[in-house]
Amino acid sequence: MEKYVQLLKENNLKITPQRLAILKFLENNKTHPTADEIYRALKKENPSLSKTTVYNSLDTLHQHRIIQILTIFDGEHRYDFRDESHHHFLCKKCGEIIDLKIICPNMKKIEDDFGHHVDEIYGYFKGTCKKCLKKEEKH
Amino acid sequence: MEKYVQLLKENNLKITPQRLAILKFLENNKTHPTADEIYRALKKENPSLSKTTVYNSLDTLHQHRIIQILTIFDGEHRYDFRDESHHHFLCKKCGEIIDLKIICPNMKKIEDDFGHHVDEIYGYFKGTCKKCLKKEEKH
DNA sequence: CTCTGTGCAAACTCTTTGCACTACC
DNA sequence: GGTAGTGCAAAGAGTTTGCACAGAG
Repeated sequence: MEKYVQLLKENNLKITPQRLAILKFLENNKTHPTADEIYRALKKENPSLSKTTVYNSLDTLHQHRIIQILTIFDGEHRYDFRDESHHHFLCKKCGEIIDLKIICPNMKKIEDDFGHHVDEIYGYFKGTCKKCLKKEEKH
Repeated sequence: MEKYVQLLKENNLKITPQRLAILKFLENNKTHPTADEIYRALKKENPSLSKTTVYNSLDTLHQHRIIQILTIFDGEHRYDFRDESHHHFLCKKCGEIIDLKIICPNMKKIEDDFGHHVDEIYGYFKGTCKKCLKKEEKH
């Protein structure tokens, strides 16, 4: 918990129970939850929590580059700790989002080659996951 | 125009004026337009066009892997001809989406390394574009 | 004490759905 | 003629906004 306090302090953000709960939840649930999933989970422990606060906090944390907002799914955002060392695979059959441990290409290269300053990279891969492929073989 | 007729035929899709207009528009406007931008532009030539048809058509074309749906922007989709030879850079200052001519990593490698079947790849880079960087230097 | 953050309700935007009509093949 | 496609209106989902109150520093 001290870790999250530190993280907020470093970014000159006020330490609130709501923000700490969101950070803790994201760390313990690396399933790329939606804002609503986070809201429903945390509402159990803190019934007065509002969805606005969840959105506000996630937005603030993203602006301070603490978390990533994934737009791999149409229509809803998914959230993840910021971590440039992996990309995301969406299985169009079962809907699961799987981390792909690859780093390619890197920001530096884009900056050198194109002259743009890059501060966020998202790699989205879509298709059919290993598990679903196996299921299909059986038929 | 014959080209688009061919494209639709290959995919067993009916050839309708609406679909031809959308394909033509996407080919001539490589600015990654939104559904609404496409709708407003084509409405001028065909006032009876409905937004539903634009959405339906774009969805059908995407399902037949003719076009890409970009979710680089939160909240709205952007459309582009399918072309795996480039990724996209979003300038958070001016909002422009710029093509990055890079191919990395490829689908085959993901399939070999992870066992998932990949049929779509999206690479999104966000930051400040070359032009906006130059503007900032002047201050 | 001040200003950032929270929470409620309402608004908003983009997209999807249901259904009848149209027109491709 | 039959089915895929179109168009309208309405619903739906997720997110944002305005504003008053609360609480962290």
